[in-house]
Amino acid sequence: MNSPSYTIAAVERDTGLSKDVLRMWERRYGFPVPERDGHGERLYPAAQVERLCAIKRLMDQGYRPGKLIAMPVEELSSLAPRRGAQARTKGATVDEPGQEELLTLLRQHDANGFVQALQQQLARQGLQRFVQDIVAPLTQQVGDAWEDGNFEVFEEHLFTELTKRVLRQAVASLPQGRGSPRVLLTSVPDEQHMLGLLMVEALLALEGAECIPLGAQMPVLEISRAAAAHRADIVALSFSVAFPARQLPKLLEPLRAALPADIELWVGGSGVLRLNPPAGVRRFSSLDQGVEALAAWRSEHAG
Amino acid sequence: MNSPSYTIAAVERDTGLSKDVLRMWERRYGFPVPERDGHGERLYPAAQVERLCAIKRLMDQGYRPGKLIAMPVEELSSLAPRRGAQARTKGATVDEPGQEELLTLLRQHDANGFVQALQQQLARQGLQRFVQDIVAPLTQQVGDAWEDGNFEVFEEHLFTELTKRVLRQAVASLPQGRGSPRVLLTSVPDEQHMLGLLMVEALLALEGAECIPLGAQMPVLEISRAAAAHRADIVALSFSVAFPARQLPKLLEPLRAALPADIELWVGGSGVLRLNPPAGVRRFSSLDQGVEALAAWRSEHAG
DNA sequence: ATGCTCTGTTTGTCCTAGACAAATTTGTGC
DNA sequence: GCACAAATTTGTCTAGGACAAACAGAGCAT
Repeated sequence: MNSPSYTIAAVERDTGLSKDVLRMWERRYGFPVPERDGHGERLYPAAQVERLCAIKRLMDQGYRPGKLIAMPVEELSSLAPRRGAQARTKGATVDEPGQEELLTLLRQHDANGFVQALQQQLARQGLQRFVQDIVAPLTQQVGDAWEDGNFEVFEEHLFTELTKRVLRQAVASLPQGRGSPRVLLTSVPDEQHMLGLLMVEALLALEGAECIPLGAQMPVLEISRAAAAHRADIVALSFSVAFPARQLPKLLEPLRAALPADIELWVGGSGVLRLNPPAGVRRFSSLDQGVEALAAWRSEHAG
Repeated sequence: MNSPSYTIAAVERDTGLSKDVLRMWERRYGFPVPERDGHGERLYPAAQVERLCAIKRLMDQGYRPGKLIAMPVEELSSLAPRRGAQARTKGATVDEPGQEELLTLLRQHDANGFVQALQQQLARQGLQRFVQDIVAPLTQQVGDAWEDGNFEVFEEHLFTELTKRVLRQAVASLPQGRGSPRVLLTSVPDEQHMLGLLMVEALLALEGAECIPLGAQMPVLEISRAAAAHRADIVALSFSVAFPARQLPKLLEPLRAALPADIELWVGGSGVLRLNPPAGVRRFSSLDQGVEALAAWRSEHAG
């Protein structure tokens, strides 16, 4: 029962730290220091992988690696919130009544209870308010809790999966006609979060737009081909906080150039909040703006 | 209107070829030969990226890079099937009546029509036969068509997204009680395909098992924690053909070791067909086997 | 005190170039 | 025609160096 070892590829897969970063840290900070196999290749003991996971999680909360690696083991006690402690308390004030109950169900791993509670809220409030007043803040809170280390990875996954189901079900029950405009919804590679996309789809479909959901992770070159094939009027992309902000302009400019000028390009999600959008790209910082923009598009193209 | 350039990171993102491979090819085969920016960093012209995409697609069909890179431009004409031309004709013989219609709707990008046709089949056949006779072969055919270059990436994405919706909706409509056994369904990082997982879930849920869907891409270390938290009896993982087969044993062994011995570990999907499963890991090569294994589990744990 | 710019440090990504092993193809003997 | 050995192809790993973008803190202005 000796503890298993991980190759550098396995560590990259499990921690999300790139091979380059793992080698760099070893060179620069002296951690991790993996063993070597017969061919000089790194073999990371499980203990070091666990510590790397802990470090990564704290980094995602805003700590810097230099500090974390220097710390002995009482990092675990510094699980405290860091980035956005103020935003969190602000968020707590606009708490909906059902919010706390839903979070509690998640923490108890009660999948059935959570889905039922969600569906109850949906039935009570209607889709639009459900999305704006329940799902959006809940997603925010789960994200915050995860950043604070108050949520396990698998709890967040369960939340995402179950919420996606309820939303998709609600969208599917809407009358699906040949609406206008035709909105193509997707995300770029490296961006797998779909909840925001689904929320937008729900709101736009409610307003009678025809949504073409392509799922996540569409290669950039494919997006323009898809837009042409589906005769889309608008291409809508979603970016989560996790998306590397520096890559955004370099990604959006070629895409904008590849799309015909008469197809609008909309981007939204918490990943674009700080973005200065390139010419011809419309940035949304809230769900409401999407609905407004839809109305504006219609009056513009009324002819 | 000069054509945009891509950094090596962007090319990796869009083509799926790793930075290491891109540099290696340049060194070894003399293609691609990107320009350099002021700091000596690679800048790939759009034309080279397009060609790389074409090469990658043919590689996924079984061609080898050395040949493809040598070819001038008439690679495009060699779009023909290669790997599994025999499997394809074999598959075509067991064609269901609705199959061809569904594929046609996809090729016409008729999202609404496709969903309606799917739901019609579901209503007509019932969930079990719908999964086994419609969704499973259709997935196979779409995969084959994609390998042959007869499907665009975005057409495959649309298929996946719409089919997931119909399946999830069907699963959601099943009575959700406290069933037994409790089955935790997920996939490992680098494995994002969820359709297989959903098919299994549909079949198991039909039989009254309690499924805990955690979505895709769960870090290996988290899977065992999730299994404990949800008091799972069985952990079921899905692997698509695209998953690198060599990494499988190295991935499954630590996971098996980390899981308590009384929790079974089931793996399935076309990615494990050639796998010799490690001790304590059960491999499934068809959907039926899953249902059988469920019955076997129950009689074993009848006490 | 709050907001700004400027500078120094931190940190990730990119670079070159060599080595080797796993997978595949090819060649050989039966 | 089939099994096994040899040669090829191909991807991933290793090493250390370089540099720019992001961040933190100092100094100055409001």
